[in-house]
Amino acid sequence: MSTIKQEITELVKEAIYFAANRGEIGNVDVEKIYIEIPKRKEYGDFTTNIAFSLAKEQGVSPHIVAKAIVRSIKKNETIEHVEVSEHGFINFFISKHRLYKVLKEIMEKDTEFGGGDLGRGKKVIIEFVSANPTGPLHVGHGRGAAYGDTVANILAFLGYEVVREYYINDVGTQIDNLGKSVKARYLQLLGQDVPFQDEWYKGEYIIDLGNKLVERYGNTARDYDISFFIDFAKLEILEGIKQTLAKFRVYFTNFISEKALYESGEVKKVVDKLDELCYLYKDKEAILLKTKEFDDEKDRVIIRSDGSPTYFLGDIAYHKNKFERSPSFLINVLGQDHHGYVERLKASLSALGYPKDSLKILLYQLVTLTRCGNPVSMSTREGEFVTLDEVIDEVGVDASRFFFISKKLDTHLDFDLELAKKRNLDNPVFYVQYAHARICSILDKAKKMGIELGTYDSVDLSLLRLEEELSIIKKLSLFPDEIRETIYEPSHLTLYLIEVATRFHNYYNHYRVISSNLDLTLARLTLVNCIRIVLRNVLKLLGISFPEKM
RNA sequence: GCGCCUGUAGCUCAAUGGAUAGAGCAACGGACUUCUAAUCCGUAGGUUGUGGGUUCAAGUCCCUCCAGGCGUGCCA
Repeated sequence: MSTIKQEITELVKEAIYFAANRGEIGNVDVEKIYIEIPKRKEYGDFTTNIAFSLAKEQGVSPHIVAKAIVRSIKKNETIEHVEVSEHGFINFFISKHRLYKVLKEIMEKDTEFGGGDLGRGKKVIIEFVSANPTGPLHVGHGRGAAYGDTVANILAFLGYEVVREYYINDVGTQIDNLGKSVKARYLQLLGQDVPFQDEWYKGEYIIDLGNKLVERYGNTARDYDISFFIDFAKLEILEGIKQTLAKFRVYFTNFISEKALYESGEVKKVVDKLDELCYLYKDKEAILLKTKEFDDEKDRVIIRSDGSPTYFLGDIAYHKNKFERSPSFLINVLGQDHHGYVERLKASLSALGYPKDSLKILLYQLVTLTRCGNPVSMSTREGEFVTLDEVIDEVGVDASRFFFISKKLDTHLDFDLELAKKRNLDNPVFYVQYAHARICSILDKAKKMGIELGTYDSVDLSLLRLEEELSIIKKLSLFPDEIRETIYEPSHLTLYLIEVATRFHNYYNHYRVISSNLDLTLARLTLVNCIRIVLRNVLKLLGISFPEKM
């Protein structure tokens, strides 16, 4: 079932086609049609500026073109009225009858309303968070987690087969430093005087790990190899990360270990393959990949002069691994601080023969944490940071997730701990949840009074004639369009939620749903129930709870 | 130096190149004998960082400059 917006788009396309056939306007590319919601209600429910672009191409006035198009529009039950503005906009007014059908669709589809089969038969592997297991997650990771999880939810809702993946960088310099840091702390706790190097991890959690080792092994581990400490620390930290993610309602299908890619020989295979393709060369004992041939600004080292591989090499192998699982496309959610890395990664995949555009990289701008406007530091290595865990405990999962998602990806996000705890429209999650709870309360009261929600056919929806009621239905009807248009920018969904909630709260304060007029009560109960369904469906996608009582 | 992102009301943010740039917060004034006042209604608040350009139309696209963030490793 198509949405009203889709119907109108089709009608306009047809009309242009007919008008062109009759020679009233020239031939045009009908794919360019864009239907939008006008800012002012006197301009109708939907509008299009298509006449302007056509007029330009054909040297006629927009008004004349618009008139010609309108003459060719097939009248049907959806459209109450079409008019051409003096400038040349074509404005559509939707019939009440069609709006009532929206309510029917919402009731029938319920939890599925807004979803669809856009992605049927398509598989997507989405990688997000992928924080190094060298310390707990911090606030910045929270944005990637909330965003990646939401996008994954949306894609799944639209019918894609979604694989959620976390890539663990568990080899290399940083992880070695982690092992050394933990060993040093452990030995210090045993009373040894061990120097602590500057590039090591200084966080409190390293000492905690040292303490755990003392508890578990006493002093028997003091001569163990560094790899023992690496494995121990890695597992402990990773376990902590998984717990934080679970608390944040973020789950992964797979955790892929970089180390495992080495052990399975996949990394070596990639090197051989690249060598075979003649994209490798030696420079001062180091081995470089000719990424420059694929639009990178220079070639990149994949194996250092000392024979150790770079992180980049593991990543190439990992992406090859992903492609070999035959996805329709890949998504990587990365912090903006990794953007310098995008070109070389894409270049390496081109070298392997994978199409460049089958990897979609979504960069989010960095997060700064503040309290009452004062910055809070966030360096993992220096150990001065607030963990995501602490933030969740302080402000709650719902408020945190909403906050992370509510800003556009490419804007810097200032996460203010005090602001996130406020319970007003500065922090709209409660506002939206409150609307949901209020509706549940109404439905509950009706039920206790013995009034059951009727089916579509048994309720006289034509009693919903108020401007406010019709405006709400129009807004609800846009949800399926909204979600398809903003898959990768879910901040729009938070705005949508607020708009729906605002309309509801306003309505609630001016009119009573349950009254002595049973028919009207049934009609209004149907309306608020549909609002509830839409609010719930969106909140679910955002990983936010929808309480029945507050 | 070069590259990416951002700059809109006092604050946080909206506005696929469209019609008179919108919300909330804060401020001020109102609304609970009613289905939840975590709500609602009203008032006030703007040279869209700067200067040019593109066009029927620019907050939006292009260029200059200013300010902030990030990147530019044989770090990850």
